[in-house]
Amino acid sequence: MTLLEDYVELIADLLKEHGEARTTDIARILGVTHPTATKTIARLRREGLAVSRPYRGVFLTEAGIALADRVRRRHRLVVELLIAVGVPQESAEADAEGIEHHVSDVTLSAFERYLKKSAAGGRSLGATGKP
Amino acid sequence: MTLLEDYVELIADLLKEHGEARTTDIARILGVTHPTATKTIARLRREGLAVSRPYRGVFLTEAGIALADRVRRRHRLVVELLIAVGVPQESAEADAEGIEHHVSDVTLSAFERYLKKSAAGGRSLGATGKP
DNA sequence: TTCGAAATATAGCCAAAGCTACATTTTCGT
DNA sequence: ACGAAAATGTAGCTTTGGCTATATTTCGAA
Repeated sequence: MTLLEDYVELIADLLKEHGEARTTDIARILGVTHPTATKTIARLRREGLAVSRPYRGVFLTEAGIALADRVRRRHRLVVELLIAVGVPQESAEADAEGIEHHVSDVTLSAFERYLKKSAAGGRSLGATGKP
Repeated sequence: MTLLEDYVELIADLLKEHGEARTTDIARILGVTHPTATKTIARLRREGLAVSRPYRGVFLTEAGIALADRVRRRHRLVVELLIAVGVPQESAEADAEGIEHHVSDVTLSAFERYLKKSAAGGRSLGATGKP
């Protein structure tokens, strides 16, 4: 189940890296068929997060860009937190995709504090690089 | 969006505490209307996780009980992990409800290891009781 | 330049999870 | 014992997120 947030995040990435976000690429990367992507993009438009013209790719509105930024930051923090407590990178990346949508602001702040402390001097816990 | 796993977990709780699991209670606790609960219970039956007779409550099959155990354990670990990294208990409980369904076995094992280490001697990180 | 392949769109289907409205069965109080 | 209230069930609608099949548009290569 792929959520609007994932689409927005991916579209932002594609726009930054390639200057355009094409329906087919979005579908392929998210692992859905292109009609599914098309339908969701229509919903993004309806909700004021993106604009698109037929056969001309997708672009984000201000609201879409703002959402993408928030989502990306949250995603990054979740992955880092998971790695910091010892989750293998691969699992961290994979699980974060599902987890991130359920992390509240309060929890996110806690993650941030933890990572800061952890970076500062917490050497006895989590992933140390040594088994 | 309430998943099968949540129903199974709740039904197990109700059965343990009250000896019965009634549709109305399930609906009320999960915050959905009773037709929604009824429909999901039908799905539990279809998938071999529960049995029920009209007007006579719901019971879990062996498979249902096994699932409930796994879900409960995972839920507990997720809450404990969140608290261990400094998430306030209330947020931990609330967010765990959504997060737990996306935690893989690998990640869960990592949580377990972290909590063990943390309990053993990791005193410098996470919730210490002191701000 | 034009034609075929690739990209995109559209139509229509499905299941899940939610709802309201209505029907039926139990249960409980008098 | 009976009738009303509570519990449960059923019907049918909605949205979301999938799908396949089919139509259309764009684009690149001959």
